[in-house]
Amino acid sequence: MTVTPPSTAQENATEDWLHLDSQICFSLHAASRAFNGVYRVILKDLGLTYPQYLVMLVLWEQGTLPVKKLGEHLRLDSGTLSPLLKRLETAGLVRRERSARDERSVEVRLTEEGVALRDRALEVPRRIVTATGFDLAEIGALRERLDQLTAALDAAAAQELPGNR
Amino acid sequence: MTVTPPSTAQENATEDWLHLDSQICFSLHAASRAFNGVYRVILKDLGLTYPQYLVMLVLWEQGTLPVKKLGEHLRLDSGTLSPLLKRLETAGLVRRERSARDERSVEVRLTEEGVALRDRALEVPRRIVTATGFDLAEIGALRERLDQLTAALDAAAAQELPGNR
DNA sequence: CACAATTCAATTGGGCACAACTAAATGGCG
DNA sequence: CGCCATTTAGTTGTGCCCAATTGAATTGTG
Repeated sequence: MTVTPPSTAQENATEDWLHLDSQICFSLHAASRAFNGVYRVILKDLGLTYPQYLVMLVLWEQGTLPVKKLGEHLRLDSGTLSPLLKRLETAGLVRRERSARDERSVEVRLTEEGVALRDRALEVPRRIVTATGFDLAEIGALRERLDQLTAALDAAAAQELPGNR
Repeated sequence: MTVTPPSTAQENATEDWLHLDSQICFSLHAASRAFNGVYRVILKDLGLTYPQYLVMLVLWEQGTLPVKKLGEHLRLDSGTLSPLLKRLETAGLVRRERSARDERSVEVRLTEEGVALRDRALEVPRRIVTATGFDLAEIGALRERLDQLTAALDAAAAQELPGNR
């Protein structure tokens, strides 16, 4: 295999951690992509990608929003949203208009077509939940767990970056 | 808000599902990117991205492998792996050589530098586990959950695609 | 042996994520 | 008022993910 120095108990513990780490990061990476894959299949009928669907969910729920607010809901910046929104506009689902009050801001508004798409999207969640094979309680518990994880990771990243150690 | 027909009990249930769905997909998407962010910070010292780190983990554990096998371990295809491996080769961490036995196959082998990098990578898992704020048992449980989810989602995607319904 | 089907890696093209930068508008402060 | 820091979108560049295609090598079958 690979070259390793003769092991002490301490070093073995480190190796074990490496194993466990590899499992959790593989698992999360794989789960994320598996989810993405199922959404891809189900959303193909609607002509949406997964991230585009997330944007539409926010707009269906919140109505017209500036790009900034949209980014806060989704934790995405303009580098991701600008081209994505341009594609949604080309598809005729949203319009983008400079705010009159603040010329820096761009309001994203659903078109009639965009609003209408919601009806066809209503069946998506049922199909997704079915695909997971989990019941609602299990999904809720997992969601809670993931949110905890995200909060902890965000906090850690914030700490790691400035001090870099 | 958005235009919706007057609600029946059935329709309200559908709306509730839409909500729940939005929560689970947001959560997973966010967790995946949060993890990515922490790895990005921690791996910067090693000059690796998160997917490159996953590739190195497999090579450290399995030794020399053809691209095909690497892809099976990581569930990635050549479209993703070919350019990624080219970058690892440019970085001097791996070599790619056509197999003598089967000229179609390309063997990916760690260089001495690639092997040596493992020592510096040993501290990564500890820092990641710390960043999650979870203990080992919790991480194990979550990993198991995510693997269940991935298996179910893969099965569902396989079913959805052929019949497309 | 010859030919068709399969396997494997690479490439192309579309889309997402993020860092770094630009440019315009706004707001605060001397 | 005039200037500067901040805010907001957009652009550019790098890397990843996947679908579809290409091309070479191999395998199976008549």
